[in-house]
Amino acid sequence: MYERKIPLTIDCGLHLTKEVLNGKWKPALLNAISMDVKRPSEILRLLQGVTRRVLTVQLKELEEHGMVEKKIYPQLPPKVEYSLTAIGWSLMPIIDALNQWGDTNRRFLETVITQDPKTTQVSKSPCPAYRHLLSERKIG
Amino acid sequence: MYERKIPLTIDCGLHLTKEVLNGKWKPALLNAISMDVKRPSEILRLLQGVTRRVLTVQLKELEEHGMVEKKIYPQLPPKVEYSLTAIGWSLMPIIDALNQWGDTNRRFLETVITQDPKTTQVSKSPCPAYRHLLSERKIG
DNA sequence: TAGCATAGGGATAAAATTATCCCTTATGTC
DNA sequence: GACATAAGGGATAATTTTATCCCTATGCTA
Repeated sequence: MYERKIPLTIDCGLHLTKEVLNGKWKPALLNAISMDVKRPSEILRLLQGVTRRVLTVQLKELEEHGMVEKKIYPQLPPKVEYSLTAIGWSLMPIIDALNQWGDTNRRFLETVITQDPKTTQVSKSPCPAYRHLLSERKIG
Repeated sequence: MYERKIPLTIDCGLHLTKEVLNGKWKPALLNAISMDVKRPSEILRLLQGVTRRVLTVQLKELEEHGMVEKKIYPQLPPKVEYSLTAIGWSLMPIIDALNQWGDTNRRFLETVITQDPKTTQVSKSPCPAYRHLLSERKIG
C-alpha cells in the first residue's frame, strides 16, 4: 500500500476537513449515499465517470475515516450497502452548500474554468438527478 | 505550462466548487485574505508550510478563477495586495463551515486520520490565530 | 559591497492521486 | 460452455499536484 512521505498538515480545521473530502469523488459519493443510492453498482451507474476501482478505494477511505458504514450481505453475487454515519450526516449541510454554490454560480464558473489555459476540454455529462430519487432524505 | 489531459468533470455543482477549491492551500488562502492578511509575504509568514512558489501559483489560480483580486503597487520592493471579490466573499460561509466542522470534530478526525495506514506522520504546528487579527472581517 | 526584502516565474524533481488491466468468487441465464 | 452480475483488490501506468532550486528586479541597511 502507498505510504505518504510528506507529513499531513492538520493544524487547522480547514485541513482536517479537506483531508476527509480529499478525493475526486468523495463529496459526490457522500451525496449519493445520502440520497439512498447506496450500493456500489448503483453509484457506479449514477456517477458516470467514476471507475470501479476508484469507487472501491474512495468508499473504503470514507469508511476508514468514519463517514460511512458498510453492510455486507452474505450472499452471492455479493450485496453491499453503504450508509452515512452520524458524523457523515453532519457533513451534509456543507456538501449541500458546496453543491448549491457551484450550481448558483455555474454560468460564471464554467467560463473562468474553461478559459483556464491548462484546461483544454471539459466533460459536461448531465448531472445525475439524485433529487428525484427521493423527495426527502431518509435519516439514519 | 502544464496542460490537462483528462477532461475536467464539471457536471454538477459539487465538481465546479471542488475545482475552485482544488489546491492544498486554497481554502486557507481565502480564509487568510478574508482576515485581511493580504500581502503574499504576510500569508507566507502566517501559513507556515506553504512554499513561496506554491503560494504564488495558487493565488494566481484563485485570481484566474475570479475569487480574488490583485492590486499591484508600483513600488520597489514590490508590494501586492490580494482581496476577495464578491463571488470570493460568497464562498466564505462555506469556508467557515468547513473550518468549524474540522475543529468541532478534531478529536475524532485526528484519530481516524492518524490511524490511516498510509499516514505515517502528521504536522500539527499550531493553527495560525487569524481570529485575533481582526475582530470582524472588513467587507469589500 | 554583501545581503536582505519583495514578488514573480521557468525548469524540473518528487510525491500523490487516478486510471487501466487483470484475477477471484459463485450463481443464473442463453 | 460463455457470459453477465456483484464486490473487492493487486500491480502498474498515467496524470496531476507540490516541492525544490535558481534567476529576475531595485532600493535599503550593515
